[in-house]
Amino acid sequence: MQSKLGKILVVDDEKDIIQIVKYNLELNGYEVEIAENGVDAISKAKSFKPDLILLDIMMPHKDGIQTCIELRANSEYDDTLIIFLTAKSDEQSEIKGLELGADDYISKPIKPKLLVSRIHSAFRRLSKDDGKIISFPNLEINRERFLVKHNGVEVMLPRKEFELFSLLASKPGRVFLRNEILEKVWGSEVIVGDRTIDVHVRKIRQKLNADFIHTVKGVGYKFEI
Amino acid sequence: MQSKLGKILVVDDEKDIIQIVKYNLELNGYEVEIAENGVDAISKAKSFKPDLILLDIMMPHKDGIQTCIELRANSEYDDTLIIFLTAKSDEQSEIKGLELGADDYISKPIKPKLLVSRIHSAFRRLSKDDGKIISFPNLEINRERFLVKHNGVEVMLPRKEFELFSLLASKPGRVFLRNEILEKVWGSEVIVGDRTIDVHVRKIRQKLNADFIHTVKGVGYKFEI
DNA sequence: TAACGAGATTACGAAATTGTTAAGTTAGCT
DNA sequence: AGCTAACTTAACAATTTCGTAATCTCGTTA
Repeated sequence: MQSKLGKILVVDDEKDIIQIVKYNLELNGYEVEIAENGVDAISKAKSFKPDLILLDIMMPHKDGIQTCIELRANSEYDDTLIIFLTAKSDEQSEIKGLELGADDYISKPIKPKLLVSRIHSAFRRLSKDDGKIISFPNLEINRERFLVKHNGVEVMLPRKEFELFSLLASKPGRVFLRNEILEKVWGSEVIVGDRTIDVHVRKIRQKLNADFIHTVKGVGYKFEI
Repeated sequence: MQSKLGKILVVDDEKDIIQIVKYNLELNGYEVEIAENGVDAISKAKSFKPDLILLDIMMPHKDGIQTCIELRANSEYDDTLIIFLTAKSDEQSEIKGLELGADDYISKPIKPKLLVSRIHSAFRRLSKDDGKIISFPNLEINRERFLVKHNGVEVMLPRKEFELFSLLASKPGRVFLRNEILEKVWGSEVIVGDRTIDVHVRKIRQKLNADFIHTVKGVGYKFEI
């Protein structure tokens, strides 16, 4: 028997769905744990430490959105993938879900092959992510060289700016809360004022003279090309 | 029994082939581990730390090409040889494979003697290649003689300076953190003051009178021509 | 429309980091 | 012991980066 490819926590209130999903994932070499609602999910996540959480949106006892918010607020799950699983083909919630830090979105009814392939590729993305280089069509962020190359021009950013920028760029489209940014770039002990992040963001925008960083009022910032 | 010549990870989805290859390699003094697909290969590579990976191209669960790409993306395997093993006599894939960082290419059906001799010579190349000389257009660093030749002029650097310089030059462009430098040049036990590295850097810059070493404030130093 | 909330800008001083020089230290040689 | 080269350290200068306060801007709300 091959070693497990990864641990997945499946959260859904419908037992039929759980069974189908669990069966297919296990068949493909994943280790699966289940939870029936958000409250349960959070507690199982704590003990099971999954690499990926498949999260239904509509559930009693804390819905998927809320659960996602709470998970993402805890830096312990920074490296945990979250994929929403939902019957709503509602685009609103898709956007909302992804902005909240989910990594993908799969609609019901579930097609096993599709499910497995999406999960495979999510894992692939994750494992690639320790990569030293984040690249986009006209932008490349090289963590090894501490260099940003924009339209062929190399730009040197000072440490904080670089860290902030590469944090945001590490998950394009995902909104980072101001707290989260402070936590990751400045660390939990350091306390800096309210405007500090803004000022750094401004300097980055200025130096790259482009708007890769988008403001989400009242929430935080996100990177998007 | 002689000591092992080297560790080889054999990756193929056909068990017959694995058996033939494994048998022949072990007969010739190599230590062999096996994997049946790309995913498995990557995980085995991590734990087994092979010197050479024999990689089949066509496999389920991540093909050889993809596996090679992922391995080569990780600098941990910079010194690992990769040899493709495939039934395709297709030249396209040969070129593609070699471009991706593979070191050789062996076609099926496998002839044991040929296989072993190709592997022997791959190892021979590797052992030669732990190169004592790092060279650039107008700069040559000879690790064997502790000599740096810049624009034809030989410069003798004292030990620490030489080690520091050749460490940085071993990965041009890559930023070495101050910690990293201390760890590798001075060792983990020795504790030296804050300015020690700077002073050495200064002396190197002075003696070569050129700016191969660039400062990345708040981070470290990097070598760049 | 005035008041308000959130972010954007700016400029500036404090803090952190590196550069430079010169003066110790140490180890090996003669 | 005396000498020398290699290393370290100390002290201070030079730079760069960072954080903050003060002031704007803009959209929203009462």
